[in-house]
Amino acid sequence: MSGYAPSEAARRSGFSLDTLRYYEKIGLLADVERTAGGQRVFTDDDLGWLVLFRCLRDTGMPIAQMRRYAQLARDGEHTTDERHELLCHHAARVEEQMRLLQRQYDHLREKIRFYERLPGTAPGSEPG
Amino acid sequence: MSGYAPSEAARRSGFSLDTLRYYEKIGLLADVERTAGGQRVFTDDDLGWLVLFRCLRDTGMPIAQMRRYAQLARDGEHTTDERHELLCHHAARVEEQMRLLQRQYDHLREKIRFYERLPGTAPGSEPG
DNA sequence: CTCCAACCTGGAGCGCGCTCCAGGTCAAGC
DNA sequence: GCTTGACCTGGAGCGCGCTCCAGGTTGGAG
Repeated sequence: MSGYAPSEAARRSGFSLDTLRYYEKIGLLADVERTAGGQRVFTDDDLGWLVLFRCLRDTGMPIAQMRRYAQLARDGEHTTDERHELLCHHAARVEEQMRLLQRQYDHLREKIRFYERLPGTAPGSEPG
Repeated sequence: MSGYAPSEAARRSGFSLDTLRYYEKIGLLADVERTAGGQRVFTDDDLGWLVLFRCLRDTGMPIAQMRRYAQLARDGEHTTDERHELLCHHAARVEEQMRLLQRQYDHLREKIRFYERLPGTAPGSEPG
């Protein structure tokens, strides 16, 4: 069940080995288990965190904020309000990000339509 | 009509003065006009390009690719096919980006709902 | 027991996209 | 004519998020 070698954790999470070590080094992942010889052993729990980190990273949360979130979670249950708030603020930023992306995507599509209406080559309109 | 001082161009485009200079230095903006004394004068045309650059930048196109596009446009009308293709490929990447963002946003929302269903504090499920 | 691939550490390096700086020039208003 | 703020240049520096490296250790297969 639990207990994955580094390479396996990398494969399952989609993060590189170096990134997993980096995340531990900066305190995103804490208390990763080790074998007697010092090699990492990742648990299902660690993988769960990695799934969350991927979600937050893909939505553009800076690492410093992920660190903060992870630290709050480690601090215990009395931080749930703050964690909730942190995620809500982030969600709002993501919504804004999505709106902007959609808007600019529409511009892009319009630009593309310009090329598709071309044959006959209209004048002017430099950023062709 | 045309003919904007650098600060005005910055204001209108939303790019910083340093960024405008940087864009010219790396060949995104080419042939920016100058006064006799060497100070830049931006045209409506330049501003048009800047709008496009903002669109491409906001949708995540790397600068190298914007450079390529701008160079093609300067090369003349026989490059319209290639420009069209470049934008289409980019649009496809943006669509993928939007799908990913939506998916991860949904995850995030689910996580937030977890906090909102909390009071009573369920056990387990570490990445709280 | 030996081998070798996978792993370890600390720290340097990188790619991107700016951003800042020093030291000097330009030009509009008084 | 003088002042002063906006502008110029080349080049260094930065913040982010990794990524790579050297040199050494571990541990499962044969």
